[in-house]
Amino acid sequence: MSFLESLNEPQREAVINTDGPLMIIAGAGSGKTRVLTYRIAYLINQGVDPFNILALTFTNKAAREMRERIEYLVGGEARNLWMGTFHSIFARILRYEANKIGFDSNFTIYDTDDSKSLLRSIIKEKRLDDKIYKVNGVLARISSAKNNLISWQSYSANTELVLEDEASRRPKIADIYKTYVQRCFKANAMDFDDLLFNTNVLFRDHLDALNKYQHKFKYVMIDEFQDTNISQYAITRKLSNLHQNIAVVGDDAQSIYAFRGANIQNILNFESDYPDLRTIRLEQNYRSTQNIVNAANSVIKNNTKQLKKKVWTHNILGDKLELFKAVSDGEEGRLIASSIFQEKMNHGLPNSDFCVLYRTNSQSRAIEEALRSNNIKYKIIGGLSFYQRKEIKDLLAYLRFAVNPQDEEAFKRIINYPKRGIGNTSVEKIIVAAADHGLTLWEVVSQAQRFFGNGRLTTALEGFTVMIKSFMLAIKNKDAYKAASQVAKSSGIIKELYDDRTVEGRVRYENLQELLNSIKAFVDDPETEDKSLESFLQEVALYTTSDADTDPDAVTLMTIHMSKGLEFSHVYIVGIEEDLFPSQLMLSSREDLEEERRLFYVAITRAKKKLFLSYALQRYRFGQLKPCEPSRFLEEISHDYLNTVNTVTGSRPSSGFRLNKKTPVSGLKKKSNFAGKFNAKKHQVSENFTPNKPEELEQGHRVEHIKFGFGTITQIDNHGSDKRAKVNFDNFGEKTLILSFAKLMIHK
DNA sequence: CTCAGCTGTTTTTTT
DNA sequence: AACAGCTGAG
Repeated sequence: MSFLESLNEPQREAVINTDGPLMIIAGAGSGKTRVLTYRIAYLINQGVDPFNILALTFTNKAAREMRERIEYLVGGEARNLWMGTFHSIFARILRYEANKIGFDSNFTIYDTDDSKSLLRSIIKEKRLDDKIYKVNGVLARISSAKNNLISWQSYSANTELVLEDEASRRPKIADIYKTYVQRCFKANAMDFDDLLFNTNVLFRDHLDALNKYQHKFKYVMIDEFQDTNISQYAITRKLSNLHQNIAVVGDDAQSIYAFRGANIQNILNFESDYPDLRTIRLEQNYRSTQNIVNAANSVIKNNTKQLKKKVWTHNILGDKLELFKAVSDGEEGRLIASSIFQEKMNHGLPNSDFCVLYRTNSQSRAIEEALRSNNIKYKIIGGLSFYQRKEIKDLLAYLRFAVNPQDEEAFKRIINYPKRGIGNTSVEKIIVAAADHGLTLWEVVSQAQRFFGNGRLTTALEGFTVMIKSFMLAIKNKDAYKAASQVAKSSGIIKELYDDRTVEGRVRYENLQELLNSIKAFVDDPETEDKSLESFLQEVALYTTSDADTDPDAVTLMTIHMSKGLEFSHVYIVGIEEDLFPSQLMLSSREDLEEERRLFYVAITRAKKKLFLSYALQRYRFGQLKPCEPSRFLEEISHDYLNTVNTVTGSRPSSGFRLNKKTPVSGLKKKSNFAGKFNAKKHQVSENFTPNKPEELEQGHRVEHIKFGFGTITQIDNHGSDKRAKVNFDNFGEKTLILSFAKLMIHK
């Protein structure tokens, strides 16, 4: 096979040793993906049926890319591979086998929002204090239990866990866990963790099913093995038990998902689970310059828990790393923007060679602003995904509900959207009735008269029922696109958004159209076998990041977590400050600190040619400008590889501020609630101006504000129930005003 | 029932 | 700063 010739010795070993357990320790930049793809291609060339190969990755993107590369090597056969994320592959298996564990095959997958919303209801129903039982905390607790294969039964029987909960004054968590599981079951729904947990249940209780898949998957491969959790590991261990052909690829130094249950012990202990394990180390780095590789090594060597490995490179020495010190986050952005500009000019590089990495998504803002004012194109990877937008989730909820009318979370979302006179009180009634009679919400709603007699509520519910039934019919008889279009139209969502003439309304409307387009694309795609709406929903439930609009010539902005597996010629790591990176939330234990360091290691090793680091002396955090200390990690980089660049000081960032009762505005009455009562004369505003409702204001309007005088609206945004206008005042510069508090007069 | 206004919380990271 | 849930007036 000619493609093997391009590999070095250990790489080639990793490819052709197909039988028996194998662990490939792949250092950063050592060609890990290449080895994995070649290995699969090699297997296929050896006559192994792609149907018998299972390859698990962590992201949809990784799976897609790998599939493309394999297809390039072996052709269309690659399509039949079982390759995907843990979640998508096991969701697929669970669909087939759902009945065995008491679910319907059209079960819904709850995303994190759904899980939280359900927990919120449960906490409320149990009359627990939501200040103590914080949804995030409870969910984290349940999630970690599931990831460690602890059922609610064993949770409540586990003294250690129960004592922990009592210590944190949350003794009812076990109880909530139980109710949560039961409610999901009743809703015919699984959350992300359930997809793994229930697969374990399936294989534990149904040996016939296990047997079937054990025989099917003659070769099992796991990418990013250092990021697997106990639950994932247990599944793959079982699956590969018959043939023992399991190959895991990973790098303990890049394990950065402990917060999500990843267990670095999986990779550290793999040897003891498979006594006749063969281990291959890929240590030659093909990606980065010596300076970058050395700097990365000098950082990671401070960790105590790691496998023995020495990453080295034959590449050139390269430039030293550069460290920028900025006065503020705003200046940090400007420094980076001008550095990118310079590098581009000096070396004639495209935007796509550059990448800015940060610890938290919120840091992107300052960078964005600077890049925008320097006219540098950029794109943000991650953040709020397309599928998390409200308008998208609303339509999907309708579709979900019509497919699985037991879906409680979808029900709550759509029952009164668009408004049809079924408010919170009515919803409560429905929930109570369902609980009292042991019925699902849908069963209650579709027999409204029986439960609520004749009245306004029953009429409204009957209308709702008729509509949903027509959707069910449409879904059964039409393809996904036609069904979804009908739902969007008849449900009134389209009209609702279309009638919203604000800028955001337009965007939402377009997003909805885009969703419909993507359903159409799904239907039209010849590779889609099952064109039903069910099948589309299944795909979509596990989409997270929208890698739809990938501008090929833009600077990439993303969190370090998102960057794993990627590489860029020039990388900027920003915000390397104590409490931010390492994050203050991680500093409670030593292991957490080590994970932060691995994160830093991951960030450094993304760079091929040049690496820039930066920290700010003060930064807006938590709404306030706070002083910052440079991160302890910076000292771990030997000065042999690092240059400190002193920079000029810039101006402080400006911020908007909130006008409310606490910040009285001259000329206004104390009471802030004056919406609709505002009187221009009374407030001595010149007669040329008339007060306007916030929604009548538009970007570009010339306005007057009592305190700041004249200005021009540069931007209008919605923030929760607040509407805010950025106004450039002639005398005061740019201010952000909350329109419900600070009425602006529009010039007529 | 509905909405604007108000209050309190939050920031890690993602399938 | 940004967001989301809650409350009370209409």
